[in-house]
Amino acid sequence: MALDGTPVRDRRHLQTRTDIVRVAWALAERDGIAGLSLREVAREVGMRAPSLYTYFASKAAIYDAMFAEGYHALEAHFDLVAFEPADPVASLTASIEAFLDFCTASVARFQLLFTRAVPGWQPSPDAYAVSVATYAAMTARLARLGITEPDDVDLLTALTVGLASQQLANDPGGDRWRRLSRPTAEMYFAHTRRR
Amino acid sequence: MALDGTPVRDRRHLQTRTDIVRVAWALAERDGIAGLSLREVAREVGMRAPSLYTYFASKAAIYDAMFAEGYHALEAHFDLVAFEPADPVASLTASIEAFLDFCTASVARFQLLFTRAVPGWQPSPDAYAVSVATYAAMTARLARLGITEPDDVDLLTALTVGLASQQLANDPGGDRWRRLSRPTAEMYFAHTRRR
DNA sequence: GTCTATAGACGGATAGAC
DNA sequence: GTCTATCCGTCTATAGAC
Repeated sequence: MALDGTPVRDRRHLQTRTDIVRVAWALAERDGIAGLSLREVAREVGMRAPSLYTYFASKAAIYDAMFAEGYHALEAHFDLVAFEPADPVASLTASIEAFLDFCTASVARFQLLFTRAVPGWQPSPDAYAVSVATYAAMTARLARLGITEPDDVDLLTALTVGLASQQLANDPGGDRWRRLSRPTAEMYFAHTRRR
Repeated sequence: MALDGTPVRDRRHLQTRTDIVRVAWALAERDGIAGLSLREVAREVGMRAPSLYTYFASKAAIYDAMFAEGYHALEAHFDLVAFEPADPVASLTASIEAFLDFCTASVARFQLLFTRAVPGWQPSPDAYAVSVATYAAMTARLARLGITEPDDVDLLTALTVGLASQQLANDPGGDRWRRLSRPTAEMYFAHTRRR
């Protein structure tokens, strides 16, 4: 037993799972999220394809692990954003910029988390629950800015996903849409205060 | 020769090309745009896979034809929108709704035209030119509403693509984001008149 | 213009030896 | 836990007969 009470065997098992997911992200980035190949993942990890099934029950289970990890990373990314209810437009601008940075950092992750780019796959209930929790954390933050209308929240998710989608599809590596973060925040905030 | 001066042979050739593209859309809708299989296209058309190469030089050429057709369809779809410069918010609302209807009518088409869902493929220069022409027609319409700032146009494309993306990914078949068309148009139009 | 045959890959997943 | 061997497919594309 290790100091934290975790048997060495289990820690190694978890470490290998982590390695597999890390390699999967790298290959998905290169070949597209839908083009992920278990044979290649195994080769990069240093094993043969059948051995992956010791760690994951199926390819879908690997996608589930990536999906959950992606949403955990998004929540952690948002936690770093300077958030001051006293200056909602600045807070929104920073949040939008943070979201765009998160998306442009990995096209594959954007596709997996926010689009239906993998034919035949959808997150398992457990993986989906992670995305719901992240969404809840986000709405809690927005509530601190006085944004509580569900329609307003939906509009903001559309705005941010749209900026990210256009940035990735039409100006990868550039900032043609990213630099619209502040005007977008101003437009959106004014809208939420319309009544 | 037919009445229009087109040799019968060429007309049949063009008709077969059209049939192939039509079948390709149907299969892409079922299997995802990236999951398109030439074998299945050929089977549905009533021929063997190698015979497709009489009509298209490659799979990429089929994607090009679909891409160009998709943008032509989008332009035709916009031409039907009631557009009255005297009522810009109504015109914008109708345009956004028309765009969302166009996107929800075919997930595969949305993916091909507005995302990078096909690993390794990008439109040929000829196909891309069609999308540029459609974009030009759209900006000309917006100019009639007094919307001329490039940044404002980029913001509108992000808004509409974002609404469509969220609608397709999180509420397929519903109207959770589509019904935000009017508030979105109001928000956006107010923004363009901010100075 | 269509076919068969085939090249030359690739895919996810399982059985069973060690 | 890892392997080899294999199942049973999949794919785009080409060669050459008819």
